[in-house]
Amino acid sequence: VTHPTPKPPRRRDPKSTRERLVRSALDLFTSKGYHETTTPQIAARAGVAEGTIYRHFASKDLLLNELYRAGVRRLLKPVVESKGGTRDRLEAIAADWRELALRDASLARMVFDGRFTQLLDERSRTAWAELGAALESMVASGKSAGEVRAGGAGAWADFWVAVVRHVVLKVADGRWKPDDPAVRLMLDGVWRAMSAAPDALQTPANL
Amino acid sequence: VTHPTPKPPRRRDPKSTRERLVRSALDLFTSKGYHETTTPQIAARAGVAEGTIYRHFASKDLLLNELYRAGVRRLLKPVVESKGGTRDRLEAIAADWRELALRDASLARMVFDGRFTQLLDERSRTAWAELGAALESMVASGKSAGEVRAGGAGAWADFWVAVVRHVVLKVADGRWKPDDPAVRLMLDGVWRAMSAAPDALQTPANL
Amino acid sequence: VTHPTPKPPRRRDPKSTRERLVRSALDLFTSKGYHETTTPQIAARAGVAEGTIYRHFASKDLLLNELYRAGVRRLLKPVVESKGGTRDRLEAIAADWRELALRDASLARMVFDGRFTQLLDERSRTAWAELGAALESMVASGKSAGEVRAGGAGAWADFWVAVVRHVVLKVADGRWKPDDPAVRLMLDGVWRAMSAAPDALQTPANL
Amino acid sequence: VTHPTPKPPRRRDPKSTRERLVRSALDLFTSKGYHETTTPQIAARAGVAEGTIYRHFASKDLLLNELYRAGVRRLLKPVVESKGGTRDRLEAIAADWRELALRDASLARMVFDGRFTQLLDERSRTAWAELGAALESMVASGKSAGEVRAGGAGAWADFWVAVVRHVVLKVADGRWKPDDPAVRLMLDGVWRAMSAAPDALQTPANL
DNA sequence: TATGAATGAGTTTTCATTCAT
DNA sequence: TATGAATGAAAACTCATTCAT
Repeated sequence: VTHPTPKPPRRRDPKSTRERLVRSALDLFTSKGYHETTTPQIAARAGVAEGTIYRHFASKDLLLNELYRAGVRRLLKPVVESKGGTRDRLEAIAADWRELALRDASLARMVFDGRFTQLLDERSRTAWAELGAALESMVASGKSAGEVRAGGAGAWADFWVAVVRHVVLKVADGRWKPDDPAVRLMLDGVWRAMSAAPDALQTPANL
Repeated sequence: VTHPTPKPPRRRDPKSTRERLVRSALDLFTSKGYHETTTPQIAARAGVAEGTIYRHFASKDLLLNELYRAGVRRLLKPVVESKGGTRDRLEAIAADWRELALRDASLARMVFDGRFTQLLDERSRTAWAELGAALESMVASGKSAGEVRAGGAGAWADFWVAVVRHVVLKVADGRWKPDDPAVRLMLDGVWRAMSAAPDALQTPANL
Repeated sequence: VTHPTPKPPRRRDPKSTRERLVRSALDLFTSKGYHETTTPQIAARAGVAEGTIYRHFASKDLLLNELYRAGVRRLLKPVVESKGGTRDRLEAIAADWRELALRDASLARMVFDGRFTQLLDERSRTAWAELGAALESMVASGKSAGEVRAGGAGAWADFWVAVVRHVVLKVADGRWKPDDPAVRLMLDGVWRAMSAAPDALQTPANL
Repeated sequence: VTHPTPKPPRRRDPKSTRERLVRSALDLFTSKGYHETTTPQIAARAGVAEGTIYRHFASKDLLLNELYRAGVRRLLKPVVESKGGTRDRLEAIAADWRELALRDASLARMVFDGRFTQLLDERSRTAWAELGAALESMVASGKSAGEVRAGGAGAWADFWVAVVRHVVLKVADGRWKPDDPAVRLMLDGVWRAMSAAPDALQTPANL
């Protein structure tokens, strides 16, 4: 265990160092993949030394999980904040998520890509489950209000997420604009499928 | 330098060796992940020596790609063979895929999991694109026949795949039976969304 | 995780590879210390590649423990095999250990140096404890036979080991010959201390 | 580049800081080992920042050596101060060391453990050699006075130290009380071995 | 065709030390 | 004197791939 005289540290705002690492890792993980990204690459892109990663994150694995949970927390925001009828709320959430996918494609991919699922720890899985539960309870109250068709609220929530996930990833990849006709087609399609109204064609209130 | 007597090769049907390697790798890749699976593990589960893998596949990477393309080929079968109206064909394909997910969960996951996308080579990506194109052209002819609602045929095909993918993965994970109410809910939901008919509730002919 | 084409393996008798690693690690650990010895050094001295270590030992730590236990097993031999009165047996053991220290200084140091104690796992500690127990039971029977003075058999065994340890390390370091007068002085000294006989000066039967 | 306001140094008696570092390092080195102890751990236990260590000690290595030499100096005290016949002096020294082992187990271990030998610099080795020389000259004068049996004075000193080392480490580990029967057994044993008197059973004057 | 010991570049992680504040 | 974020060389360990048998 030899320790040569180390180069003196470049001083920097410590908050910024962490943020740079987060951004660097998020971009690399979501573009190249977790295993394809090495810690030297993360450090280089953040403009810090490799060892600096470990002053902020206990391991590469925990770094991934922190990124993931931050993503889930971000997705939860519009779910909690949205108000009104079920369709309005779902539209608001989808709009928020699409905008997120546009502004921060990496964050959107981190949560929706499914490539990371297996690498997640217990806390991260719980965080994702809580997001799912929030959506399910929203759909459940929509059912009570007679807005959503019969069937398990969980299944309808799943259904909605499966489609919106597809939309978000397309937007994050830059292959669809947030207002692409295909986006509208899909969101209207999901609602038509879920809606209790025989004719669900009318535009939602907040569009 | 002394040379230990090398173990003689265990005699086996050579075709069977390859198949065992395929099965072993498929199961391991889809359960643990590509990077989490080592070549010694693949060999051990197949009951062969490590070096034997390289008699049958040029590299671990190419092994993955062969598995993937075999999966895509398998998925293409019911698309090519199905006959009748668009809804009937979609139902037949979904039924076939669900059954596949039940019988060979690994194969279903290999194609749908999305975890492997990044590791695929050109040929594999093309194979997947061809499956998408076949589905799209099917939906396109459905549109010409007035069965499918206005909108891009590609978008409707995407929509359908996004939902069926969800169903197939649930079945492959054993969390849903192929005839689970949630499965019916989702498949009916997709059709209700796509169908040109104002009331798309009638049961498809082949159910 | 990139894997460049590896150099082809040099074929060697596998038994010899392990033995070379054992010898290399034993010599390095006991001369430089465990932490001061790196895995590249062990491999280089054994004339193999670094990764080869890990085909034979799960970790550097386990390698150390295997060396240690092999040493303890070696020490136990004369304890089990020696016959006769207590003094004769102790002399035979000390003679065997001194000869071992001369022929295989590294092995002797591995067990007696005390530098490794803290790095040992449960099994290794048990192995050492068993050696101690064997010596203690030998002294205990010497006490029953009236050969050894009153006092705890464990304490007398400890006493004997403390002194013989010193002798063995001196011999292993090449600072004392096995028949150095200082060696005789110490061994006679221990016996004089332990012996129940008022005058314990007589030479033991087997010298 | 922004600079966060640096925490002002906690005001403390500067002497106390050094002492706290010494105590912290001594305890950690002797309980966990040198390599197993990190500089952040030493600093944390001393209640100071990592960098502060280097205001007081040039390196971790030099810190160890200072601790060691302080220990040797402490051991030398009773050797220098003891008066009377050889046996009385040896008893006094052993008593002092046992008491030290009880009050400051870490210091006792630092000198006797043997785990640190290899990490010592020239000055430290010299310091230890001087302690040995002092003991040897004491035994030599005992020989001249006819109190100690024939044989090299160095060898008898070695013999005595080998046994007392064992006792001191047992006491430091809390496994033996300073007045444990085993302690008495060993110390009487050493003297019986070394003593020129045919019957060395009489209690020493100072007990 | 089958074997499996050997390879070594590459990976993650550690930690004594520095210096702007 | 004290701080503590940053450094980066070096450590242990991994594993896809080769080839003499």
